[in-house]
Amino acid sequence: MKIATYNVNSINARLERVLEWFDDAKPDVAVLQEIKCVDEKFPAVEFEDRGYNVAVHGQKTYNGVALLSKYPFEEVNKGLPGDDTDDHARYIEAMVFPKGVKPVRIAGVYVPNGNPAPGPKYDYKLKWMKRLKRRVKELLGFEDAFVLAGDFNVIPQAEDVYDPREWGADALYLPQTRAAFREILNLGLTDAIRQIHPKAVLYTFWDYQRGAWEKDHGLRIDHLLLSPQAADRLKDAGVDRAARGKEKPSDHAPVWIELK
DNA sequence: ATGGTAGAAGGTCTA
Repeated sequence: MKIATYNVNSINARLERVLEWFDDAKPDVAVLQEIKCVDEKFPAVEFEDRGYNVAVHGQKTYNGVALLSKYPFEEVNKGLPGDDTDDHARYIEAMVFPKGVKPVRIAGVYVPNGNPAPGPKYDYKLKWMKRLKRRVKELLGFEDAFVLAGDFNVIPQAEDVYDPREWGADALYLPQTRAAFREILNLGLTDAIRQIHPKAVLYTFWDYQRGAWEKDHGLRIDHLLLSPQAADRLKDAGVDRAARGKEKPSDHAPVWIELK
């Protein structure tokens, strides 16, 4: 089964591009970030017509995540637990039941950007990542195949950015940010892209500004992290870089894995 | 040091 993550930067502004990618890549399950609309404005019919079940955790103007699956799912949770005052729509989770193989739990995340750092937005990012760690710990306790996928707004290593010197003070690359990401990984998750492509330069985001795409000034910030039970089933992983080169693209490319 | 682009809004804010 194929599982993908795609930060679409507005599902309605991007609908044609996104549907084109779905028709081409045919993911069984996908999590989307930055849909930038409330639930009622999500174009569910277009996905239902293609055989997807749809769960949306939307928000006006900012953020917003969705989970689409050709297989039935249950136990949908919207919103990251651990802070009742946090009203950002950045987390969605469900248990997916594929035909013929064991179920897979999928969580879709849109981790706060955190810039400018230091400051309140950076504090929010670090707190949010701590809460995510707690949730992941709980989910790993169930010992099922679990995929944590999304836009983490974290550049894990120097090789994941075109020029680490230019990103030294950025919230996506600060040592504290990478440490928080490592803490989550070190609970026992596997970075799928690095498992399949240990050395490759594989960016997933190119800024709209400063000709970043043309110069290949990219970052690897969209990730699929696997529980041991999911990692055992990993067959392949990749980035659909071509999506970023089309007309009116998202600034992110889709990232996908293939599981047994 | 600044501003460059994009999207939702119809204010600037976020990225």
